[in-house]
Amino acid sequence: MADAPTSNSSSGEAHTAEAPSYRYNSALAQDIELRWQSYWDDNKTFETPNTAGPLADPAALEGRGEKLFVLDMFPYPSGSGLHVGHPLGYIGTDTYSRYQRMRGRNVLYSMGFDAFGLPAEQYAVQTGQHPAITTNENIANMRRQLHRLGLSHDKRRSISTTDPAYYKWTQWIFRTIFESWYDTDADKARPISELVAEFDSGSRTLADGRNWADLTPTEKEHVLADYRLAYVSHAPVNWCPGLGTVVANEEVTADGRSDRGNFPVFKRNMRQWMMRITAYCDRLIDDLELLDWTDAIKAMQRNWIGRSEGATVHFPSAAGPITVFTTRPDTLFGATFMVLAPEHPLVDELTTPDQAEAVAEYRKAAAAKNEIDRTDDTKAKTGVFTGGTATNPVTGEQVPVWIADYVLMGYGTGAIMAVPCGDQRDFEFARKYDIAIPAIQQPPAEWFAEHDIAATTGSDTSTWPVAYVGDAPYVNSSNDDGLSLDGVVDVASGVATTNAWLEANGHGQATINFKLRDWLFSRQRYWGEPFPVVYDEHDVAHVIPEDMLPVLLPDTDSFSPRTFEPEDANSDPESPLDRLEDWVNVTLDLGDGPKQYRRDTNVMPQWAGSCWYEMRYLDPTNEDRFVDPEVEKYWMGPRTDQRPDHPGGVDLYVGGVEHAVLHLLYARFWHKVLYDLGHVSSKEPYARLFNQGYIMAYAYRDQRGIAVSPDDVTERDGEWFADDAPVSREWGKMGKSLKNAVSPDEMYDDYGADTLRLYEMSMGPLDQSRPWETRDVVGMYRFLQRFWRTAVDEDTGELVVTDDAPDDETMRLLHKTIDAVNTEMDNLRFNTSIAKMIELNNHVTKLDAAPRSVVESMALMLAPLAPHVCEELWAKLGHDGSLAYEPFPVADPALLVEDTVEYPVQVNGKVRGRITVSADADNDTVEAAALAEENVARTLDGAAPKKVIVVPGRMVNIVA
RNA sequence: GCGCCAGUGGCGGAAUUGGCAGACGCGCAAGGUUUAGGUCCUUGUGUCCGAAAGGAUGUGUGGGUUCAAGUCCCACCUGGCGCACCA
Repeated sequence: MADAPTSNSSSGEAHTAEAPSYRYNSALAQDIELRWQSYWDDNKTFETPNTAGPLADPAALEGRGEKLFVLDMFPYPSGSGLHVGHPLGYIGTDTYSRYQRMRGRNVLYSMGFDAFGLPAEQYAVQTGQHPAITTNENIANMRRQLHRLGLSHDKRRSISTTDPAYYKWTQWIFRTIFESWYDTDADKARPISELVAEFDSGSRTLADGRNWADLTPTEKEHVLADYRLAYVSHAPVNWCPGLGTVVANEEVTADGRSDRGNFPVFKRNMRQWMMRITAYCDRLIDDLELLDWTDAIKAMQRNWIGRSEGATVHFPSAAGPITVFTTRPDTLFGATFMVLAPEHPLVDELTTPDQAEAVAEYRKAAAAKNEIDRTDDTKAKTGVFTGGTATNPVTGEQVPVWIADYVLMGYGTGAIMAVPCGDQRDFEFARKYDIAIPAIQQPPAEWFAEHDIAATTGSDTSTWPVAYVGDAPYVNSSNDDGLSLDGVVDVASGVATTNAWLEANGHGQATINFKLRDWLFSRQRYWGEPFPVVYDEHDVAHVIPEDMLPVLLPDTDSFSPRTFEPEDANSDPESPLDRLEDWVNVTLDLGDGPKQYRRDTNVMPQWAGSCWYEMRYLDPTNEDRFVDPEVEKYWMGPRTDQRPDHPGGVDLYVGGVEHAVLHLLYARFWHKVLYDLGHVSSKEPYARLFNQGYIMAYAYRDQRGIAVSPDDVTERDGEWFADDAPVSREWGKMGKSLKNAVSPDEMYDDYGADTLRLYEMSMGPLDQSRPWETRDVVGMYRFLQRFWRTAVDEDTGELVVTDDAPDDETMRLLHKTIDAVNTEMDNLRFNTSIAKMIELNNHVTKLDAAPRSVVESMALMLAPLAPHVCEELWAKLGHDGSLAYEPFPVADPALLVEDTVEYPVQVNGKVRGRITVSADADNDTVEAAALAEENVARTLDGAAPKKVIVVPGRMVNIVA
């Protein structure tokens, strides 16, 4: 072990004449911090050994305990650098990692960069500089800023998604996904070669009745494309002319605009790459049960996947059967009309000549409406009758078929059956267009009373003001073909009975419907991973063989994508790679001799690189695999020793809630494919997810609405002014646009990194958003100053601790603090952990001299939070080397037990006095002492208590 | 509309199982150090009454359970987040 770095302190220079030379101030803090950061680097303090491969180090592993994989959501290396809001989560994970190392865990903790994507490309377009250059500069700057914070990363494991050595494996995983299919019988992904073998052997036949053996190779490829988990589709996609690319459903906001740039998005049929994430709908929902995530995030994922159970029902019509999805097949007897989306393919055939004009007009109007108007549910429902009818399969009656824009082509089948008596929307629609509303449930008397109408029975609903939504016995719900629900109350059995009948009679079947669509995976951009795909002369896609990866992103000056007028829905995407003829046209030998191919010119979406990055930290230099299976198993394998259904994955993953349905859903999907194919041992990538809050800050705008720096704002009588002009105040996430960003560099200069770290951790619980107040930072600065002063003479820099044993009270407080800090740190409650240590320190400052043992314990306990100053004190206390692997203090249970206990004594719930009794006093003794207490006796005024409750160790309550 | 979360001093926030509300920090006040300011140190600080002792009151609102409620139950109000004409 190397010696601790010695001080080359020039800290005195920056002080004013009167200030002591060795006071803990910003200059001294900076000196300490820079020295220890170099020490950690030079001594490879935070390098973590693997069990196998290049990073294996059996000797180092010997000294470490159980593994722990702590992960931050890796950042996008933006050009503007960090502000103090960014590292909140990183400080939390660093503190936790340092704490767990001291608890003996072998902690893997590193940081990479998610560097492909739109902002780098847009910045490059603005400056004319290649995105690779700006990206590398930004990464270097962010590395510097993070390093200055003292984060204990294993830097050997850092990756960038833009590095060809990394994206080689992103392409490899794409290739693997392309070369696999979902076997619904086995309920897992399997290699496509096994599907081909089943077709070849005849054990599996084609659904359309063709004979596999008779197909041409191209026809076979088309069949396989319908099975592959990555496939080219011609379906409607989200085209964003303003960005010049298509985007995924998850990247479109509720008002139909792009997540990035806020441009309009249009539904267009285009040929694009898709990922068959829908094959995993059930598992993505079911396996949420195995995860230690918040209910909020789980709910968001469930909601996004949108599983609903119901039935598909076929309504025969002149244009063929109209299929609807319903969650309430039990209400079929009340279905008196149908509504199709205006774009529904059967509309033309159903429309009668006399309705043709009205239908055409309505469809035109609907097409012209943007998503906002179309989905504005405050507006009255409109619709047009097609003139056509369909047959309700349970009643046999002809029901009119309408079109209305509140029915969406993108959900279910794009057609609904309307049950006006039981659905408020259908009820309003039926009333407006004079369609029959027969009752199929008998509402209870209270419902009629509530709406102030006379109770009705039978099918009459003429007096009903609204639909009846609720459970009630079915009425008028029988037919002559053996289906009867009349009298049944239970919805579940009504649904089951109806489903069975539908299935038996060929009218439909029980169905589970999902909101989730397949993942649109291609983008018409430059700065992303190229697809490892070429097309032959028949336009059949071939993946590039493994040994020919990576497909390098070609260098070019022409990286600017073609963008369009944001409203130009008819424009066509044009990838920058299209222009590179020399690159696009290529001669390759894919196993059947050299042939001409055309490269795919799309790139992958930003999310691709983040779908598996945590695994590359495990084995960053492996050239043969994306991760060595043994190494993956060590770090991410299921911890069945903890609980039998543990899914494996990262032990603690910290990041913002904004990735709830994007990154976290995509990464789970990829991970499950890799699991199915046997490439990883873990079912899930992230066993425990913790969502940190955001740092918020006030922002000010002048009367023109332009953001004003908070530094220029003064407050008078609850109003805010900048240069005597009134400004308005708002509340928002810290950032550049609101001019309310505070740079960590400012904090390093004024207080040092340890103070910044402590302040951010003390502001409140890690999962809560909190306001930044620069003026509050000084509190933690003063704490570190006081702590420093307990151990070090401010004038001489000499250690001033006493070797005398601490007094009893100090010992008890120390061990109480140790006990509490352990618990708080285990649960990521750094704010309360800091409070306990401040209490202990405040006690120690009142002593004549600080006992060495107390200062040592304090230095160790505080080290995860404020590592630099604690390392310095540890060295001053005479220890060699770093304290990073010193055992974290453990409380002596004997010192946690008090000899005497102070009881508050309540009379009728109000505290009237206190008694101190021996800790082992029985209840009668405590009761007697309580009744004897002076103020209690006075309050009771001689009256005999009705009841005395003694809560052992807690309190006494006397009921008078 | 549906789902999730949260409301505690001037501010950020503490308070395992119901058991002394306001830990810790900021701010503020008074005092000390200092030529002064700043720094640093000490003490005080929920609100109301009171010189004090002490008393009353107090965790968004209204009810309830309990010897005892910030904590549990019911209804409501406010704010935040997510989804949203989802059939």
